[in-house]
Amino acid sequence: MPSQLQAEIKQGKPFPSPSAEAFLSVLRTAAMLEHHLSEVLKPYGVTHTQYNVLRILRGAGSGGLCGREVAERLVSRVPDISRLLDRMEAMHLVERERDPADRRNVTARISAKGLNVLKRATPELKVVERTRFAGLEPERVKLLIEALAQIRERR
Amino acid sequence: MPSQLQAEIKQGKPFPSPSAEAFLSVLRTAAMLEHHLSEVLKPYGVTHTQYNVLRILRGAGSGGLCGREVAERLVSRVPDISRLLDRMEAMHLVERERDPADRRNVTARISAKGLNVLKRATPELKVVERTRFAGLEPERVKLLIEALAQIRERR
DNA sequence: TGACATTCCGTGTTATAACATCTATCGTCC
DNA sequence: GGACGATAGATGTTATAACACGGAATGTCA
Repeated sequence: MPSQLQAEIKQGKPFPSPSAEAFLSVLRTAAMLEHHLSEVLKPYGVTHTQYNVLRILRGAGSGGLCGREVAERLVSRVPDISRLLDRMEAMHLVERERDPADRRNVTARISAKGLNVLKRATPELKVVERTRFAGLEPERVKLLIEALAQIRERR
Repeated sequence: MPSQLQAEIKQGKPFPSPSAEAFLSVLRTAAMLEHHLSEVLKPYGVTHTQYNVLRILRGAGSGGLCGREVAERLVSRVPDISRLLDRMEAMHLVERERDPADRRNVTARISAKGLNVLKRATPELKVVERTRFAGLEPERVKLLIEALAQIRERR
């Protein structure tokens, strides 16, 4: 029986190895989740990267974080954090201020508008999470998390 | 004990639910794998999307595929298949020809140069796959594939 | 056969990603 | 305190993604 993924991408031949299939499975699943996420966030006018930044800055509290620190905490590496924050500042989602103590740093903080976006979007995103993982037993979710962590460790 | 992912993205608070952690785990793992893939492909002058197209077209054989069919088979949805193939044609990785039977379709086929890229890059990519999944027992890989398939089914 | 919807591509436009390079600021060491 | 390297951002540039729209070819049905 051909695998589900094989059918999804209309691939004629079976995968040469379980690793090859697992590799593509991770990529395809992430692409679907990101797309789903983007759809949900669209009405709020933010991309999933921007949403991620908002969550990071909310977590940082009133102290805020400098650009480098935000970049470190992002799910996927973004080399161009300056302009990402530029855009978010132009949208009034964040506020920035040059750190008086170390003038190389620019501290970013989430704005009231940014907090509002998070507040409105979060319940809907929780539904997405719950829906996606509803079919999996808790033990399977735990195994999934562990397996993915192992994959990230290797290089 | 804080989870590994929590430490990776320097998140202060623990995840509110296993689903939330699993969700981000998939996204982060895929981002790392894609980045790794891009690094390996860079010397060959192709992006991972282009590499994906080459594999699809090789799988299609001499009959080739029209743009829509290529798009359907891609791991992640690409709305702009025309220009993706434009670029690959300009790089002489693929050849295109309007289908005489149905002149709406443009059939794309992999070129000798495209085949050559695949031939040279594939062994290195197999090493990446094997390395990443080497720490996982076969049974765990199987469970991972199944879990991801279940996540993709739900919406 | 002629209106009409549908399919598949191409194109215009904007936003973002990716990469390299440049500038300002700071720490260190003599 | 001045040279030096290191760090954080900013900026220029190119390539690509994302979205919307338009046009050609085809199928359908009266």
